[in-house]
Amino acid sequence: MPKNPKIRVRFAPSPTGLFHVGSARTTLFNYLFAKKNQGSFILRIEDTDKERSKKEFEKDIMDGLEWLGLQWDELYYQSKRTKIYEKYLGQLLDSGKAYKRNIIWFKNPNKKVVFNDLIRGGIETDSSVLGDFSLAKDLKTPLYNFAAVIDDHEMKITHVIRGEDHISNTPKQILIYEALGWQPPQFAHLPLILGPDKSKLSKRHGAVSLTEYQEQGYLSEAMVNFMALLGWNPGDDKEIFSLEKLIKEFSLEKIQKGGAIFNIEKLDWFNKHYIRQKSTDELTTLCVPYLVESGLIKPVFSTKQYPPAYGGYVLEQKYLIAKTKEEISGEKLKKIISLERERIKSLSEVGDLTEFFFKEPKYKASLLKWKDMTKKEIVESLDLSLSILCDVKDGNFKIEKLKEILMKTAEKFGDRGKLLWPLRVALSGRDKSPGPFEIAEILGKEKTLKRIKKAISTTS
RNA sequence: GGCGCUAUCGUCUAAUGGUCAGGACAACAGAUUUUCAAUCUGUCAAUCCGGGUUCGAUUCCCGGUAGCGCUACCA
Repeated sequence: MPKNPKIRVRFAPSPTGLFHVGSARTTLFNYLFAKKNQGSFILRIEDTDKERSKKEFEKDIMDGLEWLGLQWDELYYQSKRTKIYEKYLGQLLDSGKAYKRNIIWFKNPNKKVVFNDLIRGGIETDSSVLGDFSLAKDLKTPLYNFAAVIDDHEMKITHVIRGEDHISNTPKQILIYEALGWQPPQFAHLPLILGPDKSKLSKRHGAVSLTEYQEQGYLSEAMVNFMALLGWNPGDDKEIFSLEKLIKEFSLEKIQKGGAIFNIEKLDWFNKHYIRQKSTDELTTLCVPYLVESGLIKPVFSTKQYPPAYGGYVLEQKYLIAKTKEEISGEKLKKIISLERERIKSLSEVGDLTEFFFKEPKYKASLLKWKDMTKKEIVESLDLSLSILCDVKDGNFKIEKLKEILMKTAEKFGDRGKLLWPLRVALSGRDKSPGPFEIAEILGKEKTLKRIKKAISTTS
């Protein structure tokens, strides 16, 4: 054994389901540990269960890793390594350390097995309580505990970092290492991610696959940051960590022993934080698919012809407002997104939040009422807004200008809400929204006036 | 049941043989705002229980208790 063997860790999922956030966090910790120590991070697909393993799940796992930014250095499939397992199975059988009785069993030497867990310290088990255990269904069909040992050894894995639910497999695996005359790797068992009832996070608690969180509009940065702090901390009060910073600060010693409840509110907080960090361009690009999905806008493709010297044809993409079929410019989309940026918890909310920019809102007439205004006062207020805005030239329909002139009038009411609330509701149809000036600019003069008139007619 | 692991605010956690047991999220209140959001200020809130060791334990030891995990010809 070299004195300082290069650190090698692995993430070994079985592709029998969507990529679970618990697995994702295990992967993250493996990756961080590897990168922190200039080691290798190996992805090993444990697809020995032919019935349950599916290519689609394998793809889901790989897509998830890519999304999180956890690039693997080497990739293996257990299904392609049967010859290797067969060889060692033969060896164990020949030496009498395994035997067949329908399937291949490991002959338990019944002894005390002790190992030093890097997170928990010494763990001792009396292996006689385990009995003989299964290694393989036959020479060509290895089972988990056996295949994992062979691969970890063959792949020169130095540290096995996995979930706490594997603690009870460890003594079995150590016995196999010993039977083969091999040195076991170091083990580190991570605390589990728990649901609100403190049991292992599972489907009955809600979304558990990484893909679901991605679809709901959680940012990869938020997910990474959140998962890292679930069971690990840097030892000080810092909470915001990019993947790079995590690599720098990570250490196994700072990992918690007890399980951690998956706290969606904290995730939301991280997500809000990272959403606010995004440039308007990036955020708009991220949000557009959600607007399309909500049926608010529609992408259209057209080919534009250029002289051959300029490349001939170019595919152009534009967006139409679904309801009116008007084209909406990228600039306008960006304005809408940046207006809602502070309000978005996850990207999937963007459709609901911005709906009124793309179609006339429906709302109860009573919503137009500010405090104890009478119908007459509401109509007067809206009439006033209407006449002020009528006089604004198209070119002046900008936030600053609108704010300047409307505020002047609003002040005269003493209570600004008497002018601004009915106006804002007329434009947005909502009790909560950005301000009327911002909305008016994006809507433009024509639509703004139309909505005010409609509000007046529904009130009177 | 057996074996194993774990135990600090509601949640994620910090700390140490001596601290007013710290921070963050959430909650609540106030300021600000036409509303919401954001922002700022503040409030509430924890060492599972019982023994020991010690001048002193949340921390070390023992015993309970509770929770969780595993207990497959799944991984």
